Amino acid sequence: MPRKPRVRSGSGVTMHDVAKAAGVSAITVSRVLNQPQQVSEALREKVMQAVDALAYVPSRSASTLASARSRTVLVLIPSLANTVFLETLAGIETVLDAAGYQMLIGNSHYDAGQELQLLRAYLQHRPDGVLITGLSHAEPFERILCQHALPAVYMMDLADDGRCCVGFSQEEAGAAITRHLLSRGKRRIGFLGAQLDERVMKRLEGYRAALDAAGCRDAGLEWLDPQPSSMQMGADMLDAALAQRPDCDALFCCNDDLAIGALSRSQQLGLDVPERLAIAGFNDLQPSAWCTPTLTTVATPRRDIGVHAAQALLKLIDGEEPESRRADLGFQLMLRRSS
Amino acid sequence: MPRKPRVRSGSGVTMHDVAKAAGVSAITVSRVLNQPQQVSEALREKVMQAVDALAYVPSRSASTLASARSRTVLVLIPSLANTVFLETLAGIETVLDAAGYQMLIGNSHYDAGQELQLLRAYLQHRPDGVLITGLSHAEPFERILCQHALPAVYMMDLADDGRCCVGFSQEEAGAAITRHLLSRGKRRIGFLGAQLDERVMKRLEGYRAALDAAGCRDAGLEWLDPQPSSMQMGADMLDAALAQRPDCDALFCCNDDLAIGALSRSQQLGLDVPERLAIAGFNDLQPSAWCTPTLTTVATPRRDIGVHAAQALLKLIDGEEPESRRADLGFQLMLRRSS
DNA sequence: GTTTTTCATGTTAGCGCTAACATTTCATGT
DNA sequence: ACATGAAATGTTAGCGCTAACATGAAAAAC
Repeated sequence: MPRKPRVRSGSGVTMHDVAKAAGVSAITVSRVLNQPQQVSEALREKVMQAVDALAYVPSRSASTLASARSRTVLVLIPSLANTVFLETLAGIETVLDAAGYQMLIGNSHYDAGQELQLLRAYLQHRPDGVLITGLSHAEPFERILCQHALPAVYMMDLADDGRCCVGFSQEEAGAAITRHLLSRGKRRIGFLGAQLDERVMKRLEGYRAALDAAGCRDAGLEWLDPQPSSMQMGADMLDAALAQRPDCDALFCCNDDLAIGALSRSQQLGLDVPERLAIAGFNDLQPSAWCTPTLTTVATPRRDIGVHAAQALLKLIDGEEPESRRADLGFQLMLRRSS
Repeated sequence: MPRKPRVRSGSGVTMHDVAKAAGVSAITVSRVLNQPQQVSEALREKVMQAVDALAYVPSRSASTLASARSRTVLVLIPSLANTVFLETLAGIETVLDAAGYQMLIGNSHYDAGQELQLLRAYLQHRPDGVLITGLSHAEPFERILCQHALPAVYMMDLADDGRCCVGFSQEEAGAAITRHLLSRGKRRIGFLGAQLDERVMKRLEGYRAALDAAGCRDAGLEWLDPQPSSMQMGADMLDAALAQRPDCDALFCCNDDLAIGALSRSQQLGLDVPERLAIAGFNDLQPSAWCTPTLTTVATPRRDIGVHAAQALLKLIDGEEPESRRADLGFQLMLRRSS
């Protein structure tokens, strides 16, 4: 008794069906689809006709299994709710798309443990490379990358240990915007921080360094909350800050959400911005140019970071060296009414 | 001469290696990982130890190929830059994650042709099902789904043709917010529309229906632009609208970006909102509760749509019937200062 | 005209896993 | 004691594709 045939995936048309229809061998079909220049014009055409006629869709799983290349890249980001990472994704997408790669998006929710689990889970897909947000990760993270010989590019910040990275100095950016507030004559400059991820902490370091240099650092002017940031939280933090330190004359908020919340609240309170209180944000999101008063902030090249990081990763995957293993894309102060 | 061995993917540890280390057959390892209740406690433990010791990561490709199930779902959305779809994704993610499914995200950039290409490209991964934004698609789209016997759930809107869908009536929502403006005594209510996707056009239909019912529809009060919407565009469209029709006394903007831009511009112009001009948006994004004056808008249950749609899809994949093939999750008017 | 090289195509085997069937083990009923 | 069936484990084959090698035909070199 013959055994029951297995179910087939997809519409059931395989490369062999195409080959039979075109009167060639399977490998020829494979070559027409993957290295067309290796096949003569005549056969190429015949095969393509058969592909169209049968509506053949090749199976990525079979291809990955046979070739040990998945043409897939894993992208690890901390949040899908933050425009910053979405614009980075958009940049990555354009490059990968053009190269025939697909991206797997792993959202770690700002949690190093979850990030590690994501990496493990997505390794099942045998990605050819990984794009990673941030430099510091849970313990066995780097070791796993190493074991699997996975090319990796780190995004958003700059590493000093030889890891391939594309970004800008979060610390320098934090220092720069703080110096701007100093240049406006402010001396009791506060810091509002939420989420408290790696990048926020570095901006905080930059803020501290700038104030130390100016001799007016005051630890009592830092307000930090590990919760995710939101406009509501910015408003609440402003209330708390003014209650504790009514002498505060400027605020550097670790991102624009917080800053817009604080700005909005100070408008409600009738505070004179920027005279009584200057406010600066970080990232230059769309609403920052539109709120009243318009928000001073730091524009970050997140889309370009995505593009450059993806390009560098593709080079690494192909065994080449990227143009630079440490690409500093800089940042730009956007000086507006709120300061 | 023996032929050169092939390269291996990943770290090179296979299920057979684990099986040998644990002193069992490969299929037992497979069962420990996939149907653990079928294996005795003792063996299960021995196998798990071997898995950990060797840091074994199963290959999804091999599994997909052998079982004709990819445990993967394709999600088609029109944009990654729009919070609305991201929150939908977040809802989908929670459900799929819990069920051990992974999602492939396809971004069509609001282009039906690109959407079709995405579907074709992602079919290579043999997804077990598809979550689709919107009801109308390029020609062979539905046929392809059919050919591949792909379970599909449509999101954001309600179909009348038996397709499984989760959403709310865009048309009814557009009508409801328009009736609200009418109830505020407005009679020359304009419509600002951008992007002009399917959902915007249905909101427009609802707006027209409500005005027809009240006997004050005026085709000269509709301003439509196929470009992607932005705050800038909202501001520009407000200028154009007031220049053409200074008698306009209310505006329904097809989304909050446009509305905030228009609101901001009318503040700059010193217009009295809502007395001289009432403004309403759509979606209830975060800034809408924070701009001045706060924005009247329609809150949409996008996260829940994601959750429900994913749940329904999982049922369809398992060959069961979802609770409802047409889940109406409703919407909510958020009445604020701008009206 | 013969050898060498190049190019186009084919044959074979195997990537790592799981469905289907086969076998063994052991508890249960009679 | 033995049949009966359920539970646990194993054997075999094959999912659909491509790397490696093999072959044949045409072009280039001598």
